[in-house]
Amino acid sequence: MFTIVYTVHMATSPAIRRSNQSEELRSIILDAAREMFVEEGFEAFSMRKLAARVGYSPASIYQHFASKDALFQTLVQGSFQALVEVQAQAAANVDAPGPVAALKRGMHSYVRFGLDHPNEYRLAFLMPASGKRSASAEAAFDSLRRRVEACITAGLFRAIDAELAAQSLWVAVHGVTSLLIVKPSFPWVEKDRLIEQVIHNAVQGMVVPEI
Amino acid sequence: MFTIVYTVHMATSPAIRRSNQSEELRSIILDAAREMFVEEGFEAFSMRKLAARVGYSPASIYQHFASKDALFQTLVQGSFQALVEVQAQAAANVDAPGPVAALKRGMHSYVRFGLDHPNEYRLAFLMPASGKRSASAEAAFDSLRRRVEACITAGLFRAIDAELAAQSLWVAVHGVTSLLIVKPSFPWVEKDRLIEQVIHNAVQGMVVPEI
Amino acid sequence: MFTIVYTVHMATSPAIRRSNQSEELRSIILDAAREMFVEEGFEAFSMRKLAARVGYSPASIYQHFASKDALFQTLVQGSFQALVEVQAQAAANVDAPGPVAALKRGMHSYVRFGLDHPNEYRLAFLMPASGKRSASAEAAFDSLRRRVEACITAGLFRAIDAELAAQSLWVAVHGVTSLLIVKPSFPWVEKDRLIEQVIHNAVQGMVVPEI
Amino acid sequence: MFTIVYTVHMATSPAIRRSNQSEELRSIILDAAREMFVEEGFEAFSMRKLAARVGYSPASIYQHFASKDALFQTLVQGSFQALVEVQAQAAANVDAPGPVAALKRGMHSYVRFGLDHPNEYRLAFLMPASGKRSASAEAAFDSLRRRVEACITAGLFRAIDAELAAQSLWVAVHGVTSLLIVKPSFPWVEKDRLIEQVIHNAVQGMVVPEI
DNA sequence: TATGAATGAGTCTTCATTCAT
DNA sequence: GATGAATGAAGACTCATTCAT
Repeated sequence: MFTIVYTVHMATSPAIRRSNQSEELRSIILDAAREMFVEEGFEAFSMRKLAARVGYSPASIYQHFASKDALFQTLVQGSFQALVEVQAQAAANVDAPGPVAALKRGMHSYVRFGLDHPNEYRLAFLMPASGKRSASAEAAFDSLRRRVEACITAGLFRAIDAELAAQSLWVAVHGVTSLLIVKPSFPWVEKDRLIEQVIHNAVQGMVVPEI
Repeated sequence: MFTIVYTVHMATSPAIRRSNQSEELRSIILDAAREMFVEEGFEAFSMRKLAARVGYSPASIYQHFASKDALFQTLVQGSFQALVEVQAQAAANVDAPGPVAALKRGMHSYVRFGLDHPNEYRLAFLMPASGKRSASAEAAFDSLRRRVEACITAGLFRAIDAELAAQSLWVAVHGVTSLLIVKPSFPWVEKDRLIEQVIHNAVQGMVVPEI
Repeated sequence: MFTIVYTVHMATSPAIRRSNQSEELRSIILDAAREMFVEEGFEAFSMRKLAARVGYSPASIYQHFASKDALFQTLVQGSFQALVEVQAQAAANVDAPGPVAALKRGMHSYVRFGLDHPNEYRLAFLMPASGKRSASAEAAFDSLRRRVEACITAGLFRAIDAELAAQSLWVAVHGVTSLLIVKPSFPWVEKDRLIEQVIHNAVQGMVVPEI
Repeated sequence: MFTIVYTVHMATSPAIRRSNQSEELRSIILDAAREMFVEEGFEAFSMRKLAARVGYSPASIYQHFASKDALFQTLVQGSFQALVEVQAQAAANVDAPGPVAALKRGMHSYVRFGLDHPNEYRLAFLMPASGKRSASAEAAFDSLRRRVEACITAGLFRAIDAELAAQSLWVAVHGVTSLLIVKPSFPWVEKDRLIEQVIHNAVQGMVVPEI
């Protein structure tokens, strides 16, 4: 068992703040925007409502974000970042018996993150805006790739193309996560069993057959 | 090798048409709407633009579809229907060496459909409106389940829960399909290899280990 | 005690019908329109909904009524006509002890008609369209005037201007009727007492003081 | 003789205005809206036309009134308020020989207000939206009731139910006012005579008969 | 006689955004 | 740094009406 700590404000620059106040409003805006998505969904979002929610004027938002799109991008980056963090934490957790188990645990944490933060996951992986290439998006995938490489190095995975392997695993976890999010009313079997099965299948396809 | 014939207007009533002039406009509207999604995405869609595109007044659209939502639903239903058709055709194709091969072929046709009609797939499986339960949505999944059952019956799959197996396969094909659609600019490995790998892994996880 | 019979289709020409069918639809339309007002009020009325209600196409309405306004006028005329009828019936009722009692009874029937058919009364006396002069509107007032004249002739009313007297009575009954209709949620005293009082006051103001 | 001063913007909060620029537009909008009703009637009113009239964009209207309905309510309240004011002023005028004369004068001022501001009166007493109970609506009636009570206290009116008496007077003045407004083209006798007669009758019905 | 098809004009309303203060 | 005021553009949708058939 392990706990995922999801820290929200990754996106704010790590540099020393000159003006705390200004950065603070920026944070408040981002928080509120994220909450609006989480609570009311994408369609209900608007700059006006956001402004009303944070108690500032619409014009004030524009002093911190050039446009709705820019705010949006920041939000998406934040979601990727959060996903990266989650996976990093899962990796740091060292009580796993080996690289394959570590990989699986990372995959589980990925799915759990998505199910726990469906609107963030939507933001990051299901919406048009998420289509643009971004460093963070690929960072979210990198951790997976590194673990796959570890498995190959350890001789536990077949020495196929590491990239192919990693992508096929990513695609699998994304499959469960997104479908469970988008079709909540489908008569799914017990979710944990489904997730376990999917991850198991995806990983098992890569392991060196024991002779 | 087989060809996928994607017939668009399944949804129109089978009754004899008195005036196909009217049905024609209906078709034109649906086609145009579909194209608008394809070309400009969901956000850019509006009844007004749609009307302009088909060269009719906005009011004319409303003679064929009671509301934006209704038009939308018709479109989504059509997409599911199309997917069901595609799978039915893949099944009808009988030159497969056995149930597992048939299953795999069905899965390939699913992915291909999605990649060939990305916006229809989006409509059906990635958008909020697609979250509602619908007969057609589940029909699209049924063909997959039936094939899985065939494999179990034939003793080729482990006798685990057929529903679990089918869902885990669905989730896998959805994973590739959707991620390839949503992240077209990601540096994917060669797509066919990835697809093949994902399907292979998912299916292999179910087969009875050969002794 | 007496019963008010409110006959609806006064407006259709009394001439022999050449085509029953055509006149029939005209009647159906008028009935439906009247009902729409009665049930849903003025704001909710539209030619389209009317057409839907009678089961014909909107265009069909226009073969019987040149425009919404024309239909409207016909409706208003009908309401006046109905009011005239009601008063005629009250007059025909001969068990009254004299012209003043007959007058009062007519006034009561006027108020009752309004309260029983609030939307018709609205149509006739409260809406902009009702402002235009019309023979029927004045006919509705004529019966009142004739009774007042009867009272003067009988020496029961002061020999003031009959027109002034009649108008002041009309204005009184209209006052109760319309205010009760328009302000249904006002904390009125018991309605019958109020009506009785108003009519009593208005009439009493005209009678020759007994010495 | 006395003059009725009709002050329009009673409804604006008595708090000190920081920027009267904003309040000014609000006033301009209300004035224009009132005029639109006056000149073109209720049916012709629209937020768009209103915006065009005041020379601002439709969106600007919405910065001052949340909706058409809200604007409407404000207008109606204003009309009631104005009526209350008018009656208060008539009361303040002290050259009347007694409570009955004061009452009559109040009634005259009521009628005059209606005839001088027909569309405001319409707004307040003839339109569907005016049907809702409202404090102001009842305040407009209260002054009448107080005067009636004064007459009863002074032993000049029969000691009947004061509420009934007041309502029957209200109903009478409303009757003249509204019918003169709604049927301007009816061949009325000289208006002042009619008004005088109606008020006289209504009041006379209440007075203690002199022995 | 009845209507299917079509529309121009209009409805209320919300939006992202700007800019002078 | 914050905002009140303002807006152009667009949103979905409804309406009364016409006209060829």
